[in-house]
Amino acid sequence: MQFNGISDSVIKRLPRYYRFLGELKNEGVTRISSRQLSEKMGFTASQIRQDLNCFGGFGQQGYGYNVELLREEIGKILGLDCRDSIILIGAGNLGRAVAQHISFESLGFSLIGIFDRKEALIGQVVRNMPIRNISNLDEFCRENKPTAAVLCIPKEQAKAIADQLSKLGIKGIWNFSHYDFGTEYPQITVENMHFGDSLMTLSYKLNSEE
Amino acid sequence: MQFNGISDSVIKRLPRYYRFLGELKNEGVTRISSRQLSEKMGFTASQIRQDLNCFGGFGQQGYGYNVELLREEIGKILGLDCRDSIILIGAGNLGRAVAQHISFESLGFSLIGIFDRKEALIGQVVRNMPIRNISNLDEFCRENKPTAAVLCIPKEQAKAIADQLSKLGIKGIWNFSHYDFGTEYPQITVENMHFGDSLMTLSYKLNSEE
DNA sequence: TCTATTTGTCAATACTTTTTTAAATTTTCT
DNA sequence: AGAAAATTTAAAAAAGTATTGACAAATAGA
Repeated sequence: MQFNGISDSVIKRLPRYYRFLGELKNEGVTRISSRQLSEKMGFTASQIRQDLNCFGGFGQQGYGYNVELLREEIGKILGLDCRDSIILIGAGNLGRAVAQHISFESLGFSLIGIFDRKEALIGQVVRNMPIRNISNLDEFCRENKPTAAVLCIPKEQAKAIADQLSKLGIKGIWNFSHYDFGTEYPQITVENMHFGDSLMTLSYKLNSEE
Repeated sequence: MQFNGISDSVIKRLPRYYRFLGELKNEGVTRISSRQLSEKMGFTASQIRQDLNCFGGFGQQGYGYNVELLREEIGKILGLDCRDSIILIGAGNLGRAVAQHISFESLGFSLIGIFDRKEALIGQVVRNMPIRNISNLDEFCRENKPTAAVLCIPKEQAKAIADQLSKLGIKGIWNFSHYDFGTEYPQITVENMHFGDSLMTLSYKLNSEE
């Protein structure tokens, strides 16, 4: 699969580079060669150089890469310097944990609204924000034009909400629901967080060893 | 990457097959051909047949696949009929949400213990279980021999806990921490749930379109 | 029995990663 | 300062994987 001429495999590795470079920076490392990085990360040096060169030449011959500079560049590539506004739908256990746990601001987003349909939750404050009634979603979106939405709702409700979000011009969905998006919304980018799939994968590997 | 002769990409698709077949079963569908399934799932029919044939011939020529039977077979392949015992470490927002939200029992596991080091949390009941003091981890594990552990702790603590778990014979880690496991524990299978990486990927795709 | 369907399987194609080169540039050593 | 060592960029080739296509053989259903 490709996105914008860059293969999906490369894109999936970028956040990892970003994290490692962050750690190196914290450790006070200022420069690193692709070989040193490869030893740390378990990729080949060649792959690292090739990955980075998809986006430009950030290194210097004979020197290597400047840790801080490279980190910033990858941050820019990932769009972390933007602040796409995002809303969260579904303020159950998982939704609230996501709201409180994720540092949206350092990941390129700004969380601007939380919605649920349960009366008991509406008005509760999470992350300095009141949980809003889902019935106000249309109005809120027309006013605030969020770019993306986090979906923490049961799969039965996902289709209806996704239809609504699509009409409201949402561009991206971070999908924690068990709903499987097909190609129904070609203008929406969906990034799945399927807990179940991940745990099943672990189950497979634990039970099929040797 | 391969595991047991089966490529990682195939393994990652199995849970998705399992989910789709579950839905079909609920809808009362009893048989399905690879082509019909391919239209539903957005894979090619050829890929579906090839994936399944890694594990055996579950279909019948001229008929297709029996939905319920195939689902059961994939369940067995994924080890969902086992009940590997698992413990959860870190009962903060995220840890508690995972404990409450995940249906471990239908995913091949049985959650048998929750641990934290914060005094304020110890003793609180989550999912009919008291949160235990992390200082009792060794004793608990020697008695109950859990197969796997969910890690919901800050990355600063991850290394120490992983060392401890490794010595206690843990075989699998479901890693929600930001810690990056390398090859330090060859006998432990790590399955990562890196929220940040996923959200950065979404950010990239939203900001690099057209 | 005959035809349409559909799997299982192998071959072909596409994609990804690694290796190899060569040239350019910087750092380090003498 | 000059030579030797490191290290990147860039491009191409090779090796390794994954996906798709094609078709014989099997089966269902009329």
